[in-house]
This record gives sequence, structure tokens and C-alpha cells, in this order.
Amino acid sequence: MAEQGTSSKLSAPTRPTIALPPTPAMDSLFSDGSGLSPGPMTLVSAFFSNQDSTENRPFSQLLAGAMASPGYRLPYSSMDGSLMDVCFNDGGEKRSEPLNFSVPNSALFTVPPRLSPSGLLNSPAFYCLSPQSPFGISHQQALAQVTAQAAIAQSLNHEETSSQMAPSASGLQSSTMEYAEASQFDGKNQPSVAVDKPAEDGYNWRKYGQKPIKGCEYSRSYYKCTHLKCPVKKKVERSTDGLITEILYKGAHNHEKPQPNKQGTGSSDGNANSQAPELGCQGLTGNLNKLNAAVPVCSNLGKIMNLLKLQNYLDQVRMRNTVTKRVETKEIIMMNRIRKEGMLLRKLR
DNA sequence: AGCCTTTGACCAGCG
DNA sequence: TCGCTGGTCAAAGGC
Repeated sequence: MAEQGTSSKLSAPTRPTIALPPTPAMDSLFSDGSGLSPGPMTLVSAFFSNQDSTENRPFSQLLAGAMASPGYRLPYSSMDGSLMDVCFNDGGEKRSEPLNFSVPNSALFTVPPRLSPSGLLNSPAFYCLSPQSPFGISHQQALAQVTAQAAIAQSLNHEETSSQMAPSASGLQSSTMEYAEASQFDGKNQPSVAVDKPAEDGYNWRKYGQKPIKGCEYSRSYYKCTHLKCPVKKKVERSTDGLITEILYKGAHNHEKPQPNKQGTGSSDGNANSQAPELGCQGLTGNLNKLNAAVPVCSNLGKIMNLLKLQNYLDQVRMRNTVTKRVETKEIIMMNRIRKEGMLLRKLR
């Protein structure tokens, strides 16, 4: 029915964005002259601080800043460490694009009000996203302080939140449930199998072609939905190192998602394996992303979670670079600051 | 056996 | 018409 040409106008979910204060160019964060890469919290600090401001701003102020300014989008990091921006283009196609560090333009990290911060942090998905910190405390632990505040904020903003999230529930499902799939591939955890399974979006895909893209290092793979008579196709572009750089969808599914955990349904479901009971980071992260995508940023909790997501993003940046003792010390200081701010906030409550 | 990926060939659109 | 390019087909082989 909704063939691609005629196109299933999958409309992009309009989601509010949060804005952060003017920031120095991201590039400058990585070039302090020492050739050393900054840690996540260092980056957070630099990210939020004013250029002319030499004093450290409390974390609560950072949060306040994040809440105040519109139009800024936090980077979204995929499981393979590539930075993705998943969006829809004209004609009902949605796409995921790589990000430049200097332009953190990506899908928002949002958390549905019913998902408690602690639940989020305790989830394996979040664990996967935020691996153990190299200096002892996991970021999960360090951020527990912040999420405690998030829980408070959540309860305080529950009314506001529930009134604003209304449109997200069902109407956007068809589009948003696939929204973040580009990010779910984790080449590290599934080196051999997942290398050509671009995304676990709940549907089953069969690859029917691959072409090198002229003039660049990318190759493009073509997938069809394996469901009978389903017209949906997707194109997945990857760089030579296997990272997904873009996903393009065509058409709309004319069927429900296959049940992921159905055993022995006779489903020709290659991808179903990846949603097996022992859900890895991939599946859980996918669920998390789906939740994220389905709910607009509308509360302090959302903003706080945006910060958490930013830290995760910075985590990955850091993991890609050499971390020095000096930077780690800085991070510990920042962590302590977060902790203090958390306690302060609790007192204020 | 059935489904998958791979990959070269083929086809259509475009300049 | 020709060459280029993107998209698809289908045979072969693997799991």
C-alpha cells in the first residue's frame, strides 16, 4: 500500500530540544596543546562554561543553563562509538548520519517519565553505554548522585511531564520505534555476526545487494524486509571500518513487528537471534533508544538525562583517546563536584 | 532444508 | 548513443 515512491510519509516526531550555553568549538577541547585528550567531565565542564568565565560553575547551574537555552541537541553515540544522527528526510525516508565532533547534532536523549533514573542506570543497556571508568568508580556509580536528583525532579515535574508527553505514545510509534536503530550495532561485542547486521529494529531484513559508493570509502548495503509482501527497504552505508554512517528507509511496514522471543515460530528470522533472552547491549540499548525517541524532552529529568547522555558520549570520546593521569585527576575532581552538588540540591529540597 | 550473505551481472535513469 | 551510477537480481556458497 504505502509504497516507497508514494511513500509512507513517516513524519518526523517533533521533539523539543534543549539548548546549552554558547560553547567553545569542540575542536578546541581536544587541542590543549599537550596533545592529551580531556576526560569526559573535563569536557563537560568546558562544554558548559562560558569562554570568558574562568570560575567553575556549579553543576546545578550547568543544569539550569541546559534547561534554559533552546535549540541545542546533544550528541547521540551509537554502540559502536560512531556518532549518529537519526532523522527523517523528505518522502518518508528516515536517515541516520554521522556526526562531526564540532557539530554535535544528533538525536536527543530523552527519558520517559515512567522510567526511573535508577532503573535506567541499573539497566544493562545503560551499563553497556557507560563502561567502567578506568579510575575505579564506574560512571554509573558516580552518576547515581545526579540521578537521585533526577528522581526528585521527576516527581516534581510529573504533572508537567504527563501533560506534554501525550502525543508521543501511539501516534508516533510506527516512525519512532525504528527511530534509533542505527545506533544499536556494536561491533565490539558482536564482531563477526553483527558486522553486517546494521540494526535491530524489531523487523527482519534480508540483504540483497551491496555496492561501493563512488568516490568515497563507504559501501552501501541494501536490505529488504523479509515479511511477506512488505515493501520496506533500507540502505545502510558503512565506512571501511564497519561503522554505520547512514541508514535510509523506504516505505512503511504493512505488518506488525515479529515477536522477538517467539521460539520455533518458523520465522525466517535471522535477526530474531539478536533479540534472544540474553539481550545484549544491542537489544536493550535499542529498547532504551526507542523509549528515548518516543518521549519528548519535557522535564528537568529529561535535561538531566541529557547531561548523563552527554557524559556517556564523552566517555566514548575519551575511550578513543589516551587518558592521562592528569586528566583523570581532573575528572575525579569534577565527579566530586557533582556529588557535592547533588547533596546540595537534596538539601535545598 | 531453508534462510542468509556475497558478489557479479543486469537494468534503468540521467547527463 | 554512450558512459556512469544507483538499485536490483540471482546464482553460489555458508550456516
